[in-house]
Amino acid sequence: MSVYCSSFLQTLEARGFIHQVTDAEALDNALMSGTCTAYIGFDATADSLHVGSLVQIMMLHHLQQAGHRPVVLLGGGTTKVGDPTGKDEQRKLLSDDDIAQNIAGIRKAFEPFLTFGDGENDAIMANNDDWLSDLSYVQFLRDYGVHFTINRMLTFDSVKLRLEREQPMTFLEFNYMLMQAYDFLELKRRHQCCLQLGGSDQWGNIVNGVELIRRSGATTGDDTAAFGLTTPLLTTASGKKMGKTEKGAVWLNADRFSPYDYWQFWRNTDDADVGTMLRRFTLLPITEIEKLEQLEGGEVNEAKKILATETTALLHGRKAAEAAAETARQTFEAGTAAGMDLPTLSRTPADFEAGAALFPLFQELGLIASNGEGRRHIKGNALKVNGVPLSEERHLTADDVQDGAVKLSIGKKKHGLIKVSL
RNA sequence: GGAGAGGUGGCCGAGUGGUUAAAGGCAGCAGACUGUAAAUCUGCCCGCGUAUGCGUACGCUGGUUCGAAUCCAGCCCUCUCCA
Repeated sequence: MSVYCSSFLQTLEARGFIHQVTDAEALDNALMSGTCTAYIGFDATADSLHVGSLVQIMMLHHLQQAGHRPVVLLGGGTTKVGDPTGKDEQRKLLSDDDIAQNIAGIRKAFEPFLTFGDGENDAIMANNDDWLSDLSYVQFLRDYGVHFTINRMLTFDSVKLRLEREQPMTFLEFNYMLMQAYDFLELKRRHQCCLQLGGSDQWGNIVNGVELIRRSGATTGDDTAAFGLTTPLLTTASGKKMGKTEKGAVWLNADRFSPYDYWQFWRNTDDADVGTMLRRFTLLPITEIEKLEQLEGGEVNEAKKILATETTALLHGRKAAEAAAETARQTFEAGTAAGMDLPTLSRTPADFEAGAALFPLFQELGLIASNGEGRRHIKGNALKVNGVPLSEERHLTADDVQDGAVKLSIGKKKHGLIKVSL
């Protein structure tokens, strides 16, 4: 089914990563003829990446597996400018300290997926602050500004949408695309990087880089081979943007989003998305994925469990993934409360003698935010003690302790444990 | 600098003196149904709260009024056209 010869593009194609390519044939040839270097840029707007970035990370992983060299470009410099793509308002400007801290957090997310080092196809981490911050304004404009026309810049969606909606766009943001284009050129010079990957919303920015390399090379005589490839926007079958849950974003760092929650996130994938997700976010062989996709009715749940365990294992390790799977099995299927990965509090039997107030415990477990919210949930029949819905606010007593623990739940999916021991 | 339009809750968007914590939609949370799915129906959805209770809120600051998101003044910001 694939028309590609290189194993990298074949893999991407088979797993649904390809949306647009600038010059597929030439890129395919380049990938066939030796080790290529490719990069993806990541914003430093938060101290952890979330699943939205996982497509890109997986792509770098496949790149390295195919024998090429991935470059992770952290946007220390560009984050100071702020990518206007898809934004109606200017982003808050972050301080240098914030950005440095964010970068430190983001780095961690790549370690499970890529091998870093000095070898031929070892991954590299770069920070565009290294070259952007020292640019001289006039020199930059003379060298690179001449390759951009306002006429063309105004046609890019990131700019056009803002103007159409009559929202302000500052000159600072307007320059973002020059920065990103320049990044590509700089990586080309430093690391012979010839391919930029990204989400479909980055198409405009990527094409700008390809063109800058071409135009700049035409005057300097440098090699001008440069390609761009984008992935389809990650949406669920119902068209929603993926990566948000009731708790907000699904973060990759364990300290912001536990392996158990991460497992649950994947476990709750829509039926219709299971195949797509397996292809993109696990390394299972395609033939096996095709088998899993065939499952119907309630059996899809088996595929979802595999999806959850595989994705969690990639990020947090096999052990954590299996622990999460086991916790889920016990809480959901066996109905017991022994799972290790649930949020847990420790109490002594003495705490229950006089009766322990319930809402503070729910709060401490992170299940509710206030007493008022707790009462509203009682009206909605959502709060449970050991799986039994509460009909009214009451205190916990020693009678509630079963097998040394009390299980508190809100809804069917969110649970917490109070362990009772001396 | 001039003329006009505008700034409402996470977002979109009504509201032009009291019955407005502010219609409606989206997003979110919970319940029912199920398969820890989707769709559908129901409830919740500024914070606290048992509450017909308190606090905070319609760009900012003052004013008019018994009472202001709504009227007035000044300021800030955005958009469009003109210079």
